[in-house]
Amino acid sequence: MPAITLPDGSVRTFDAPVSGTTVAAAIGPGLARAALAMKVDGKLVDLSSVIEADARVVFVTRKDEDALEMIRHDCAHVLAEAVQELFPGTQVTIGPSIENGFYYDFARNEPFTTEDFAAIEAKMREIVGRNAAFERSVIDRDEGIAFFEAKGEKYKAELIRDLPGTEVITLYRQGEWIDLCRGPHMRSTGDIGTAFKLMKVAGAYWRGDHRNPMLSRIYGTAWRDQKELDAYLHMLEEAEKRDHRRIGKDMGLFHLQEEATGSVFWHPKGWKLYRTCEDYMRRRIAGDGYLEVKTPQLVDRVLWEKSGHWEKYREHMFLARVDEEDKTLALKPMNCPGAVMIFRQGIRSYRELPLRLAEFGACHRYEPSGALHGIMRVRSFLQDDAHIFCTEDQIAAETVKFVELLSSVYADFGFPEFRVKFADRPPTRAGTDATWDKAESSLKEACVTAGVKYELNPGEGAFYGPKLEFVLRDAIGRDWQCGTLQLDFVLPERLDAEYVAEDGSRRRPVMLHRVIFGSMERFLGILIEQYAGRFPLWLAPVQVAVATIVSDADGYATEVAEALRRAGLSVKLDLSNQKINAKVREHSLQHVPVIAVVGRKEAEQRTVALRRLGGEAQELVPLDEAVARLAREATAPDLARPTLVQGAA
RNA sequence: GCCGACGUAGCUCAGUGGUAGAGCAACUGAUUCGUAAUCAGUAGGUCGUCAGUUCAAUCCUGACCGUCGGCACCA
Repeated sequence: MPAITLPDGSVRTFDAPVSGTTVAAAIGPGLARAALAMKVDGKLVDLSSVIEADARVVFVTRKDEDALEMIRHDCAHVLAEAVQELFPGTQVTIGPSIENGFYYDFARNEPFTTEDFAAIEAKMREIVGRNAAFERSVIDRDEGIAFFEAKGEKYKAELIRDLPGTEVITLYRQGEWIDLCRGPHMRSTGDIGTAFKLMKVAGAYWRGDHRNPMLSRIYGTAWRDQKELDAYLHMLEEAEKRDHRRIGKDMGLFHLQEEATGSVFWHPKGWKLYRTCEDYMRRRIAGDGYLEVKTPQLVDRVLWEKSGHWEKYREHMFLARVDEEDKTLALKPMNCPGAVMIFRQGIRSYRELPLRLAEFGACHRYEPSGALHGIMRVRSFLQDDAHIFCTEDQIAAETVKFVELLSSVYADFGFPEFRVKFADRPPTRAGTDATWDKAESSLKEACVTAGVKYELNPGEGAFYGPKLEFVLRDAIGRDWQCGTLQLDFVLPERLDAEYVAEDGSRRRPVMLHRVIFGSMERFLGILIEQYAGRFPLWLAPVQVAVATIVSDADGYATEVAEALRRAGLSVKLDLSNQKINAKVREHSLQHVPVIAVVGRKEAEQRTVALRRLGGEAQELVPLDEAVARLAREATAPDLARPTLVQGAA
């Protein structure tokens, strides 16, 4: 006698166990048509599931977020059926729903290409049109294995073999096609609708392990209706326009070329942006008590052997040999050993701790060719690195201080939101389990103190310690780790760093590795995409374009440009023999934030006509006032903030 | 590194087994025109690199390099 409680609080009682389909029909024909699945006591299940006992039931219709995920999952099944109909002999593996869509991994001798898409999509539409019901059935473990092996589906058989013995093994049938699946699904293939599209093909390792065979993955996107699909596709197009590689080229910020794979050639405008960010960071860390140092680029392998990098990361290091000397040097892949070498000079006292040694350190890492991506992932980059040597007692306070600094920096660059991940001990690591226990718990406590909310990223810590990862998102939704804070009890031990404690004993300091931008290259890539090249005035590589209307104004325009430059602004003087329309267009396309137009009238009145990027309005301003105002507006946000001292005065 | 696609002028792209074109940009000249493209002319490419097939290769084949989309990797 199940009593079913609906979201509005009403209760319906049935004489015997009932399916969701029956319940929906009992409530009304509208719901019967709209219900795709249901949540029974919060658990999403097939509409045809039978409710045995009292339960709270929520019906899922097309409007619900859960429906979207089911559309995508069902769509993956239809994709698999279509592929197997069209390409007999192809084995199916797994096909989940993902953000914005779904994929399915197939095992086939010949990988798919985008040229196959038209036929596959047509077949998918045909299958959706058949509107075959999704039918769930439970199968015995051994039968299931035998069933899939008989069909030549060895991947599916392997999946069942690896399921825990307690797991109920379910199959879903749609028409003649059957897949191993946990479910749930909607009522029938027709519920998917037609707002789907195959997007790309890719290789992917079976079970995500590079030692396994490579499968052919087909990605698709699926939505509730055509309007949503169109909006998504349009969003992707827009996002492509923000791509830092596109903007970097169009604005002349940087380039990459074959002879220096993975290294950036920064052009004047790009380098201006780079330096603006670097200068900003120098001020911020100086304000937080960091001392800047610089350590050698080329270091003997002996040091890397001591630090443990040689053993674990040699294949990622660029080596340098000199014929005259029997030595192997390595370009530093990171700055930490250098920082420890500085710490080790002389005898350190507990009174010096925490000692915050910062370095804008150029690092080189031989990244796998397939990992390279524009300026986001390169082989030569600059870290805004720092190493904080402190006592265990100081970890929490330093973490809090760091998170505050990082949050403030990200906010200044237009990233008020960011994600934090806590990465704990990796499979290959240095240090004892006891050390790791201590390090992980210290960092977690520090997070509590700092009020940092994180998600767990298991097994992704550095080899010497756990880390916090601060993640920013690019234009197309890809996540990139930028900032990080890493707790390290290992390197001080390996490289023998110590200080004299209050009681005269020698102690090991704890080392905190931390970056905020992470890599300048990556951060700038994200920054470019964040603003789509339309930087706020303080960041813009060219801040003002002074453009003349007639050549009679050339002299005055030159004067204007000089005045602005004296005020510290980056100015492009455009005396070219073009119409003002063309000049406005050109500088607008270059995303120059302010165009100062100068004609006869301005020259006579000693004014400028200011036009802001993206606006059409012009503002006639006396030259002196324009210079003062723009200089003030172009002040970096950290310098524009009143300091405590000024506030007190 | 693995799977797939791609590589033609500075940029965006077209094209063909008989050694290449367009638009924009560049350069020259004319134009001095008040807020998103003034007109005309000129110049510019061993078609990613190296082999092979062919009477003949930018086009076909192979290797390599690079780029792109994923996967794996990311100290």
